Amino acid sequence: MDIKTLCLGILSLGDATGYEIKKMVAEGSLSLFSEASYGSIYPALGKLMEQGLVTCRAMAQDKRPDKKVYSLTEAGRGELTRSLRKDPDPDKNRSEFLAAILFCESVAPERVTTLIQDRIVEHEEKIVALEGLLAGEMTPASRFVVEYGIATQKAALKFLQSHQGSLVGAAAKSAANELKEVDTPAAK
Amino acid sequence: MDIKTLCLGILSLGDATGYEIKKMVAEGSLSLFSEASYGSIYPALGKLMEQGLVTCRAMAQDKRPDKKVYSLTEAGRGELTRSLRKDPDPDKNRSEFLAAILFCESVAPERVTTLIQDRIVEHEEKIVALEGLLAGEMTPASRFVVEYGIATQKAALKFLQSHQGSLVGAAAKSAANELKEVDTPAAK
DNA sequence: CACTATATATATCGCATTGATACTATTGGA
DNA sequence: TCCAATAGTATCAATGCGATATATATAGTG
Repeated sequence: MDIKTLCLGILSLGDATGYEIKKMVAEGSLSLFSEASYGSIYPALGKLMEQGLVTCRAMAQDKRPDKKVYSLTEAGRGELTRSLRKDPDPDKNRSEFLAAILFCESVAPERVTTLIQDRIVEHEEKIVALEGLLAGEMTPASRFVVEYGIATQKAALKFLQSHQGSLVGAAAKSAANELKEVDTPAAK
Repeated sequence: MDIKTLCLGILSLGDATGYEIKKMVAEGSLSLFSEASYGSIYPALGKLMEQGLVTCRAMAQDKRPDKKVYSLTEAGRGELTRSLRKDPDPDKNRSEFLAAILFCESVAPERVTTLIQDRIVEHEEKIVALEGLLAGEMTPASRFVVEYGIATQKAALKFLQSHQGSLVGAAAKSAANELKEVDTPAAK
């Protein structure tokens, strides 16, 4: 899904400024599955204006620069519906944490331990934050997405808690083997 | 993590060609947390050569274009270790499925049903594929990553199985409300 | 048998997107 | 008092994606 379609979707939930769109993808339920920078949002809104898929009204503000509030047009709603009719592409997940784990032969064994422990804390904090979201007012769809996020976060947390020992043990063993090889190079 | 660092990491697991690197990020355990196109891999390998972080030997092949097998240098290993010393950035997840769910007011209610049911099948297939990976030979780190993937996939699957009804019910209700409003516009 | 798809392999190009930064102004906390 | 955070719009270099080109071999299918 390109940023233009993402903006159409967000505006289908209510009018918003570029700044607010950025906030929504950085926090809230949208952050669970999307991301966008100012460098893509503002040009996207510009193009959507040209295509007549959104309208914009400038709101003068006291001691602040003008706000540009964007709204979805009927044509925009139609375009969004058309986009969502296509089968969704598979998810794309990027994780520097998992990369560090997979490449752990190139890091110190004790580093792996802290890596996993830090990650456990992050998961715990993320779960608390998501559960906090549930306390506020939400649409059924938004609740569904947040609860989905909580479910996967909890699964990851549980996995790390129950498997952290196994990997650290293996890493230590691997390090021991390497030392052995250095000690007796002929053994290889 | 940029593509250059990703290439260093992959080469730390063993020598590879650009084509093989692409295959690894498209399938296998690496596909769980990374992605890269030819348009980024080949330029990355070129830059790493210039920086002396990898070496390359051309292997002539029978009736095939030459293979360029890349290897990590000691400087490359050092650079990788240095990169992994930094705290990993938080995960980035993109999901057109979750987007479609959140924007479901713009799609037909029965579409939501098929969307979720298709997704359930995808999760089931993904789990089988990952469990198939576990049958082969694996490093402890690779096993850890794949089992992590299985755990989160199963959690997502379970969530969808137990919550699919709730959202469809809400969508139908929402559609009913809209119809009511159309029938009696003054009611709003 | 012809035809199409898939696999092996390198490489480039246009376009979308990121991440950083610039600019301005208010509010709140150390 | 000074710094950080919040509220806004906006641009730009560098990065990376997706599609495509080029070659050849093999395997499956009507």
